[in-house]
Amino acid sequence: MSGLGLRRVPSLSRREHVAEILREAITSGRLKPGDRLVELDLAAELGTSRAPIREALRQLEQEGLIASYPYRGSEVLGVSQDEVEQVLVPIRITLERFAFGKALDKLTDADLDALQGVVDDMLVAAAAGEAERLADLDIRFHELVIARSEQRHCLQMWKTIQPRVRAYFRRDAPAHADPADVARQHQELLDVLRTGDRDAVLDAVERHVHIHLTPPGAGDDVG
Amino acid sequence: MSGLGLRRVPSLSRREHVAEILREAITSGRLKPGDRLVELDLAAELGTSRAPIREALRQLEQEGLIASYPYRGSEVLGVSQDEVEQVLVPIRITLERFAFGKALDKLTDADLDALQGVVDDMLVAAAAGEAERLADLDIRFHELVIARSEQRHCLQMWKTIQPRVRAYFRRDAPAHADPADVARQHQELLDVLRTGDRDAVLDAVERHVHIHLTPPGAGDDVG
DNA sequence: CGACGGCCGATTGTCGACAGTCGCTCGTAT
DNA sequence: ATACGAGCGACTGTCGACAATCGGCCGTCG
Repeated sequence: MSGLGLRRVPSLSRREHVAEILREAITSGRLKPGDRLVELDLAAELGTSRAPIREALRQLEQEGLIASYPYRGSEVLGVSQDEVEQVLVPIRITLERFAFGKALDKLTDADLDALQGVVDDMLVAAAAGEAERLADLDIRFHELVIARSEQRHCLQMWKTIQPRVRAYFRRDAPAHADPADVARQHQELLDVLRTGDRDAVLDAVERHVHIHLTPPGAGDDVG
Repeated sequence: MSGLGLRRVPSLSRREHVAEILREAITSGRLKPGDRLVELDLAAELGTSRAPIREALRQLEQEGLIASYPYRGSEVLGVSQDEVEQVLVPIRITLERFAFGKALDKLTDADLDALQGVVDDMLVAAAAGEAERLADLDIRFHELVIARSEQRHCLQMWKTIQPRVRAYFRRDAPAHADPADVARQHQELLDVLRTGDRDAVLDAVERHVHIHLTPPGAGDDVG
């Protein structure tokens, strides 16, 4: 537990800061499954009292990143392959099919431009081999569309399961996808979005999210 | 905000108590969408300080029952039909298919007996017209199996989405199912569980959860 | 020598108080 | 009469301290 650090950013509550920092520490692997989280230590480390720490821990617990036991503290949890493939990704598909369907009518040209910008950045990141940045852009792309769906619950649930998926791929299933491919697949998805064909979009979303499960060595026979 | 009341039960944390009481108040409709939740009022009402209240509110927020706005408090949220049918129920299906599959190998005779006990109670409750009790037993049946799957995350996510489903059917879609039918469908599901046929179980689970969506007036042409 | 039971440090659960922020009201100027 | 802005009340965000609980240590007893 060193080098976490908390900077003052007035527009965001301490609780949200703490949650973000811990989330990043866990998904990046800096905090590993089994590591204990001691409230007082975290409070000292992040320069706050325990109250925001505790609320952040509750949130991470709901997100499945940690487990808490009464009077016995919290520990970082691992993510199993079964869980990702059979639960988290199918749920992501359910959520995104719904959200993309809802967002379809609401996406403005400005939104589509913004999405194109993200994809362009992905190409740059892919070319530069910046895997972390690529993953961030990946998340931003999906979150942007889901946000436009204006389905508050949907976005919230997506944010709830996404960290675990990210943690899994960052920690336990390293570098399974070709970066250039990731960028290209998002371009294709965006192109389908532009057509406005609802059935085609839902289908593309399903296939797109599913791709995350393709094993490392598999050939890319994308049309 | 009257008559909530908090009793001392030493084995459960205040936070969990508060969450449970508020969850019940919301799903029952005693607290309606749009109602504001003032921490100090709740604390006074429940006889605690604000700390456990706040942590409970964070949890209810994650469950999608309430929304909180920085410095502006929390309010009870409604649940839309779209959300239930296109998001929550499909997610329940995903979770339960996974959990029932995992639980299948682990269910002991004692577990099956316990499930049969629940179903028997459902028949009694159905005959007596006790809808609330029937719904509680319904939840207990599913939760029992999911708990046996020993998939911590799965159980937790189920508990996260279940309150909203319950809130929807209690508040917004009253009495849509024949009580006797509910009991009978659980008996059928349990019978399939007893066979141990994995594919049959997964199929039965999917159909079983889906039934919740059958519109009120629909005929029951179950074989 | 091993099992039992009461202390003790470490850590969480809870509390009451203070600080910060928001929306509204009310006075003021135009 | 209306638009504007300072002041105010209500509430949330945060803090430091106290109480409760857990797990392990250590002495005692069989």
